[in-house]
Amino acid sequence: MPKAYEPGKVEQKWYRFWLDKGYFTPKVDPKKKPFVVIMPLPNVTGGLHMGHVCFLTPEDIMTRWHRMKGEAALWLPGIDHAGIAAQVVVEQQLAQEGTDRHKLGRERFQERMYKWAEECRRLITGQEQRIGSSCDWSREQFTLEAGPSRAVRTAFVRLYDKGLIYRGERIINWCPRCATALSDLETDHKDIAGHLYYVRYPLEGEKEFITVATTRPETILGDTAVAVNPRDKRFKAMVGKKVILPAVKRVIPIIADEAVDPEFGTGAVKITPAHDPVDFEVAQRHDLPLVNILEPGVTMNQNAGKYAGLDRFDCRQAILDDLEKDGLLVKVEPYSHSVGHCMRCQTVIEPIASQQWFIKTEPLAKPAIEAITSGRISIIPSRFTKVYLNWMENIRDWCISRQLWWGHRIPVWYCRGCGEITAAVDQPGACPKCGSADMEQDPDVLDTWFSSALWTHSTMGWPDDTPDLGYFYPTTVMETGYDILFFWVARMIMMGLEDTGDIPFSTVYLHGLLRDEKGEKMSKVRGNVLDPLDTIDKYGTDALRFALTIDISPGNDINLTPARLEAGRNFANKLWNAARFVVRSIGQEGADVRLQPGELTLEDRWILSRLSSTNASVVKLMDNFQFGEAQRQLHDFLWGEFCDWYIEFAKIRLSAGEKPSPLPVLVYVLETSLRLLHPFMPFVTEELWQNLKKRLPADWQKTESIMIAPYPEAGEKAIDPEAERVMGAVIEIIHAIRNARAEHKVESGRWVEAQVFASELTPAIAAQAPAVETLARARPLSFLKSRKEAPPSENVLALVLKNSEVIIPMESMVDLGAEQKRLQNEAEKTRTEVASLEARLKDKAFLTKAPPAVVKSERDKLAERKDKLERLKQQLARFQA
RNA sequence: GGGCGGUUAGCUCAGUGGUUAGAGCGCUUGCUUCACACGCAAGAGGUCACUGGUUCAAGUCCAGUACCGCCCA
Repeated sequence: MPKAYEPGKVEQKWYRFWLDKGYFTPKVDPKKKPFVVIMPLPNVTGGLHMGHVCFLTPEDIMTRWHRMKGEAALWLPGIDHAGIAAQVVVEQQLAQEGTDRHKLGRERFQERMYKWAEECRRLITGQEQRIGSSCDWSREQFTLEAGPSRAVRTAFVRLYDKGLIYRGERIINWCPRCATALSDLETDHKDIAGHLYYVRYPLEGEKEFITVATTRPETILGDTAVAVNPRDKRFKAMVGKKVILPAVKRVIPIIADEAVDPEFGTGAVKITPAHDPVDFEVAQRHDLPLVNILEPGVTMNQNAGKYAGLDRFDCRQAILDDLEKDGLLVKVEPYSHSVGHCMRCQTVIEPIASQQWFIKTEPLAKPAIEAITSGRISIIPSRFTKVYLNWMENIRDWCISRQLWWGHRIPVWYCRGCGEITAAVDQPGACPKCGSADMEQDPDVLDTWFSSALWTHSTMGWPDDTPDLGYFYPTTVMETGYDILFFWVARMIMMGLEDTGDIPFSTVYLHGLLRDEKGEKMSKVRGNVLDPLDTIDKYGTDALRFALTIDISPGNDINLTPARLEAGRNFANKLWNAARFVVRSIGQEGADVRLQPGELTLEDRWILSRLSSTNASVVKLMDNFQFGEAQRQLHDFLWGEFCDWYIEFAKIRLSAGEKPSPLPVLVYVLETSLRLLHPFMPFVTEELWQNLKKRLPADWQKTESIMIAPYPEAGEKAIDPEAERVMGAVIEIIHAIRNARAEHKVESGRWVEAQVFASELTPAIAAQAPAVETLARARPLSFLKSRKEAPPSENVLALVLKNSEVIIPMESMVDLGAEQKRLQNEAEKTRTEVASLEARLKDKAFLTKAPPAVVKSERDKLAERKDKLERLKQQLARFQA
């Protein structure tokens, strides 16, 4: 075995091995409990970034853990066509080539998209494999493939037939660059420092004006009314009159509507129903006409009169110039307001009244709310429950049509003969109404999230009643980032319930978002993404997974720094070397490494007890999705207890050739630990486990891989409080002697003499003399039968410990003043503790209300502290002489 | 405007009512100790943001305040 762990040399080998053995593919087996995670779909917009590793890691941990527990563990991977996001990427490529999709035409553009998607898919799959993802590639799906596509059409038609999908003219968010409608969720609102323009509208046939305030003066061209609040006394007389719209001289009414905020601007507002959602609703109530003034590319259309053909922002300036000239611009104030931007390309969106397809969400939201409030689905961390419910309870209809060329074509056909609209899963041969074959499919595609919403069941074969659907649905855990709680999780719950009548998963686990060193969210737009493969090349996959797991808690953001990655790499290497030590100790022949329960020394019983506690705790933590804490405990056990103490003790026994040999325990603890750790760090554990296995007796050889070995179960039997107590005292003695040596600058090679008194523990501790001697470099080491045996000499160091005392004759090395001060400080500290414990134990409330075990432990503690204080006083008394 | 989160060692963060609040990194000191310098040993470093409350017991639960961040409108 090499001196250091070299992840690059083993990772791909083991991944290939697992894959070839088919471990990732579970079988439908009614005797087994299924465990199912559906992977959040990476987009075909390029390769993976570190954000993806944030979900791959916990999902792999869960899947590997459940697989080792003997469950039929399915982790189902998928790839998303990512409609608008992917189309933007390819359009940028085309632009660089000096062409665009229109020049290419729809068909050739789609070919190009498919080619690009295929490239991304290969890239992404390769990356997921490098991360060690144990997902079932045989079930991998792409959203545009036949199965999921049919599910999309089926779901659409079912909703259409139930009247839950409708086509209508509504205000939608229009991205001029993408030339498509967007849903509300795809619009980012940003506060923009703009202006509030106060514009006079002359009253028809009068010399008076009414002044309105607007942030978008170009929309004057689309005004069809001026509105005031009905309770606003200032405008009472004006309601019902007419005004002449500046710039286009159209005559429009002044109306009264509750939606108007009297505090805003002058209290009178312009109503532009085709370009503002609130105005649209006002217009509906008052039966006002819609005047659309924009072309899809957001230049002004013929309704803009002389401004037709101008860009929206040029038009704004032109109108302002004209208003100024006509004396109608009263004043301009700086004004900060919220402006919608396209989430994908950051272009300022325009609200436009447009004919689009919508899902009526309220009937779907109802059961989705019930699924959460009833507890059938739980969200971790639970605080997101409120966020979910708040969104669901205020849900608005979902605009699902997109004017894109990349995605699921809307399964609706229009008859050119009679105008009949037909929604169908398969292309209809003829119009069901008039029989005409002259039918045209809707040119638009569906929002990508529509197909994602079906992902939990469309991947399993729905709408067919397949064995997979019957066995693996509902899935177990939906693990994803909290940023797509609405986009994806909420909609999956709605559509899962709608399509299958059952919840899509029982637990939602939300991880935090990755931040860079400045605390900013990592995103391609910001350009601060880390390439996971670069990181893996540098530190190893297990190190990366470690860094993204340890000290992470659900829902809280993650700060990934090189220091964390180094810690992961170092831990993998530490483990490597511990195993290297064990393997080397076994030797080539292969010693008998079977555990002999009858032949255990104190430290054996101690480490087995510690292993058992750690095991129990780790399992409990995993059950509660506390992966970070579970990994931390494994790390601390392996490094701080197994390596720092057990291996050090074992070295002494091995070099002395003592019986019983520590080898069986070394092997047992290491092997069990590797299995405990495997879900977190799959590669190094497999490599070490295989290495260890070769040197073990025949009955170990049946299991081919740690991946399919059983996850360790903690046994109560191994818990040994007595061994932990004695070892605790031994470790404390070693610590104390080492500390004294360092404080007093004893050369590291030099042996010091020491005497130990530990009252009733003395015999047990004395049995550990060789270890104490070696590890503390204390020789000769003697054990006193009573405290009185301690030499009265002043020239000794007396270390007063929890259950014991250590006396070190230090001859000329001791600074007596400093030693006295040290003892005084310690006595003071102990006195404070005694006082607080005594107070607590005098408190009747504590004695009656605290659990007996707590009271007992406080009593024990007090006795121990009092004893220690007494002993410190005795030591201090020596200085009085 | 409504909601949520954070505030713990120099930095980044764990800590799911019960010992003397932890880790990694950084810092100080000493080590080529035959698994590991990606290491070993010893140490320094804390008013758990602030105020009040609940409790036998609060970093942890409740209320409020301040600052930082996020989501929704």
